[in-house]
Amino acid sequence: MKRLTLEEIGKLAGVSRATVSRVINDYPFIRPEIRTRVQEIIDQTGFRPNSIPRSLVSSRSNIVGLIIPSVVQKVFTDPYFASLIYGIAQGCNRNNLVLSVYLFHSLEEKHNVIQTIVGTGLVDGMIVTGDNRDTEILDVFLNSQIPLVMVGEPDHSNVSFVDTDNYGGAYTATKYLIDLGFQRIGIIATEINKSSEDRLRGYKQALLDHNIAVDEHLIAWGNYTAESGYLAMREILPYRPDAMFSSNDAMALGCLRALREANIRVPEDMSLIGFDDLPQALQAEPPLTTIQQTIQESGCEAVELLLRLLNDDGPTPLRTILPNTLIVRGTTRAVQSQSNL
Amino acid sequence: MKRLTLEEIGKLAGVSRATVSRVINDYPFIRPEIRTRVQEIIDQTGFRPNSIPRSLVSSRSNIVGLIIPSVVQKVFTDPYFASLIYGIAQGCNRNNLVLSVYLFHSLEEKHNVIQTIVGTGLVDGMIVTGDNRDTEILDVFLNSQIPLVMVGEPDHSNVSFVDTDNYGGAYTATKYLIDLGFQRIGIIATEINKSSEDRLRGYKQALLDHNIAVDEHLIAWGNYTAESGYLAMREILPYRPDAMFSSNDAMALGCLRALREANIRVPEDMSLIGFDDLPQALQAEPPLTTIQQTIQESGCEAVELLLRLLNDDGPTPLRTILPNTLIVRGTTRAVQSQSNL
DNA sequence: TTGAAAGCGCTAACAG
DNA sequence: CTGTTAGCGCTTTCAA
Repeated sequence: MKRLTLEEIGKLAGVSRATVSRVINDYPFIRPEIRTRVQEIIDQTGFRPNSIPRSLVSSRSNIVGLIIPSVVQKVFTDPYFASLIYGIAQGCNRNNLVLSVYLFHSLEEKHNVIQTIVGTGLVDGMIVTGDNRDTEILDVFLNSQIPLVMVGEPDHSNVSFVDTDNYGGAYTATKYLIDLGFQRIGIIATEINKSSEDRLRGYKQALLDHNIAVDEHLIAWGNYTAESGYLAMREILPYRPDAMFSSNDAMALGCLRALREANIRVPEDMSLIGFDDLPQALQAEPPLTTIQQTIQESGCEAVELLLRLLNDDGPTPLRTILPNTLIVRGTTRAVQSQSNL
Repeated sequence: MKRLTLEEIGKLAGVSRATVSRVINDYPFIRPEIRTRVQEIIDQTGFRPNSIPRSLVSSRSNIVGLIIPSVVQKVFTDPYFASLIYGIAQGCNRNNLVLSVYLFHSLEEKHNVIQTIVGTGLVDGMIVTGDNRDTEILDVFLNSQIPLVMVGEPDHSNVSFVDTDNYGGAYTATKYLIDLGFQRIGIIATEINKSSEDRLRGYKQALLDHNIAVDEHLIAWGNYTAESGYLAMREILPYRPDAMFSSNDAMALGCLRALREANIRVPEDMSLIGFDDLPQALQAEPPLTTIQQTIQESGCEAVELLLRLLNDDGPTPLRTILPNTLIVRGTTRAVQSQSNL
């Protein structure tokens, strides 16, 4: 049973293919009985118009592309991306869009795939996430006609993006630790992108606002992986922090491991707060206190922004900053008087 | 700068659009100087033919769809899918295919999306993974013209699929435990699909082949999540196994947690083998001995099978069983004579 | 309110 | 070897 066409449906209903097209596209001025008749045939046959010629004539494929340019290791390990894809898929489904995902295994492949994307014009728009400092990707798309939305604020202004309130979240986390009574609060920071800088800024500002000097020894650098968090924690340990804020959960999990190895109990000997609220945060031992980022919602929102870009209403670029909230679990507790030795 | 067309390239090169098309598609009988001239214009302008009309005329979109029908929880937590997508993307890139990913957030959405996929005929073929017993998906695609490849053997015969050697892997793992000197070897099994049944079969056969009776008390059931592994391990503990084979790594991680809570040391008091070799297996405490499945390769191979289906050479259905290997890490060790009390 | 016809950008016969 | 022409299945004028 081969695929039907408008023409054939028209024949079955005794109308022209134009009329069938109108019925499908909810064109208002059709005689009701004709509409009914055509609709019946459509329902009986389960007809759906082929999307390719539709795209050809409308120059809209209804396909949105998603690029995750992170290195292999990250995509494999970081469930952040799983949540994100999930949210983006949701946004697509709601808006009858198809999601095409582009992943690379080498720089050369990245280059080729990007060129193909812009060259063949299959997608209506792109969502890019991961390393927001990938200049090649940004350059190529900004110089193309393809609308772009980033997940995570890029350095480049003039780009539409959605991000969580990085500064605010970090500030909240740090302030919470301060309120718990801690004074030597360390941070596992990253320099990957603007978002991570904002988290560092939030941390510093919270300290400053509470008259705690920023101690560079209590700042260690990671790259968002659990492994890097582990290493960073070990670096910082000699400087005897009494609490830690990790710029993401994956690294916080690494911290937890480093602390376990060093026989430092959490939360008895050290409090720890993460950022993201991955599923793993809940499963950690003990469950991780963290800043809950609505990753899935970010994904949805990215699609919505893209859609607005495509229908170009309003000024561009578009920005959405989503709020986040502190989720208190098992890795934090107030300073105990007897532990002040 | 709007998108160029064949016609315009032709004008620039002083030839017809048909000739340009021929140059692009490597048609052999073109005068070399013409080919060169056209190619120069193409290179200068960076022209790439639009993929939509190409698809229209060739009735090949070069888009392959991927469905991951697992419940929310799984996709979020299980990096198996991340590895798999990564492999599938690799297969697509190699073959100049675009990967479109379909995820669902409700049964209704699943239904709608599936109908849209088959109805609009955008994709050339589908790869389906996750719960291989989803009859709706299988039914719909088997009754459509859309070629289908499953990742993981389905119950339904007559479907092409790629899978790891589940039986063999389980057999190897169990035999290894036996060779280590264990006699009361338990298993965390699942009933999700054929693959999991094969793993159970491999386990049983290894026992039988070494004259160890299968003890139903040492079989507990999970659903591939870490949480279910945790619960299953707790169920089995009273029956005092001395070693465990977990049907996947995620559940093995759950086992590890249950054992830690029960103050059972691994590997001193209990040996444990997983299945998959996820990145987390390496990071576990202690690093997990496991059956290494080349998940990424499975993804690649699924694409290759689909391609063969599309070019319909050879008989159908197509099957690929990929080998796997035991990776010995920190959760297994030989029975110590003094621990035999 | 509907049908006929043009055309989206490309490929593939078919002439020449 | 290359250009002309006819479509792929759909939407959208334009007439009627």
